[in-house]
Amino acid sequence: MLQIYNTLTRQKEFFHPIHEGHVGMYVCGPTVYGDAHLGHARPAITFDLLYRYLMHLGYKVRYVRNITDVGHLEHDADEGEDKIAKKARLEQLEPMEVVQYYTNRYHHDMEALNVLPPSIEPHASGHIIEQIAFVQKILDHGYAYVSDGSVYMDVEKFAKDFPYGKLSGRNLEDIVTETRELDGQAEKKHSYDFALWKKAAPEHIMHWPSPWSEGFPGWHMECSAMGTKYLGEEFDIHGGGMDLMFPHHEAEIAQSCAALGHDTVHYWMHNNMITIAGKKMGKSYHNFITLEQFFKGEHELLSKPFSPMTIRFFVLMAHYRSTVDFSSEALEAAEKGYARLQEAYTRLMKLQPGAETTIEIGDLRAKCAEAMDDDLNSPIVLQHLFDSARAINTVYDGKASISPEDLAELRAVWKDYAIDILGLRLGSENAGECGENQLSANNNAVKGAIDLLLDIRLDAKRNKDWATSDRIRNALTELGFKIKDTKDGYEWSL
RNA sequence: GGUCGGUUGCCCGAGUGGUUAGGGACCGGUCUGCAAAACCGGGGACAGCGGUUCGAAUCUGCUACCGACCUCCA
Repeated sequence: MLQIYNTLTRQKEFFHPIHEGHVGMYVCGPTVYGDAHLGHARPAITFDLLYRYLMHLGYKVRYVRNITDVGHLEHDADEGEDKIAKKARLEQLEPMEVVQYYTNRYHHDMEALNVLPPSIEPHASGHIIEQIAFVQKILDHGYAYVSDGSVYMDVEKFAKDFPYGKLSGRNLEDIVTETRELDGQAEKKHSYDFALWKKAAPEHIMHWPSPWSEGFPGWHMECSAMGTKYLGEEFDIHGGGMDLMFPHHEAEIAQSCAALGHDTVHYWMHNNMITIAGKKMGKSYHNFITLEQFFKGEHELLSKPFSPMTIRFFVLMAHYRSTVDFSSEALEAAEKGYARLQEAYTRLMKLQPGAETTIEIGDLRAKCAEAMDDDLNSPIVLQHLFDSARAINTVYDGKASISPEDLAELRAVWKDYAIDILGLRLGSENAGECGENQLSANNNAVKGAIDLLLDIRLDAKRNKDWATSDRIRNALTELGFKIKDTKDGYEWSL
């Protein structure tokens, strides 16, 4: 029985969907004004894991992950200019050109990380009408006010009728004393009121007509409008990074509740941050490393390139609610660990069954399920897979045997948990690295040539011609091949 | 300053009040022409000081240090 940690209650809860057999989940996606960095990979992979596991459990899941392409004001630069607009102006492009460019690149990175596309990926810019309607509802219910063409949430009024701050554990008094001075404060009744609709300044290039002004929706409106549009007034899961808890998700709760009169989300889930030297990796800290830089090894902190699967494995090595500290050293360790798993899988596929099972294999499936049920404990699933890898290697070495039934089950569990749920590309057809069975068809010539060389080496070895044998191995090793001798043959990978 | 969270062995990173987490690195052994891989074995840990308990890394109090949020942020 799946348990997930609900930020609202600060404890693990059994997951009960609203509609039997169906799950609706909404996850805050990227603001497409820059390349995705390691921090973006965290929620993408975390909620991909959840999505995959829910489907494995037999749920029909509607997974909505938005693309933020309007809103999100810059607080410092010139009177709240839109990030997308700013980028567009700097790069002399149409705003939607910027959006399309970075959206494409985001998709490309996500595919590399084997993150499944969501069921619906709505753009904020494509839902202006829904957002205006949502703002109107809040106005109609009296929880917002118009001021100089902008619409603000009347937080004080809302807080009298509904609990405000329950997600982030704040109360209004705290917020009063904490809120700093920002632009546009003069138009607001209180500093903690937030914009639902903002009148566009003349230099602002992205704006739409509305009953109140030519402008654009407030920072948090898109998630309320699009979430409820596609998942209903109440839905199961809302996810995102911990840094969005306040004010973004808190504001979203208030907006939705003000418009609809009741809460929307049953389970709030938040992934923790990726840190670098103990500090959060983020745009504001100027310490982020883009995913492309990881894949290409183009960053001073990276000792070498790291494959997308290494990144995915690295993220899954830690529980999603813990911070993960990035270091090149940690990634190299992850890379080796992943290679070990990959090797074990390749061997599992080659294994020949014996008459009976003479090795302890335990109930791998049950253990993995138990770990996943416990708030998506991927590190424990990996632990069990590593234990299983040891058993596989023992059989592969001929030191134990496994029955046909146990072998079939073991293969099925690896398929289910390693490949389908953890989303690791272990199979030969799509592995991140090339092995002897993993080169594509048009590389058959290369494969043949390597095999030929190694056949020659095998002959040399049989003739105890160690000079030739070592020369071939050393030369191939130099070129990046890994050569492993087996009992009466060889294995190689690139 | 407020709110919340963290502090585990050389590194990364799980964890239940009493039983080996796991991975990487390292050391020793087996196998091998030598390597590599694999397998076996090994050392080492729970920030500090109190409290509860038969027993605490795990519960509780305090201290120290670190971080997140409080402003756009995954």
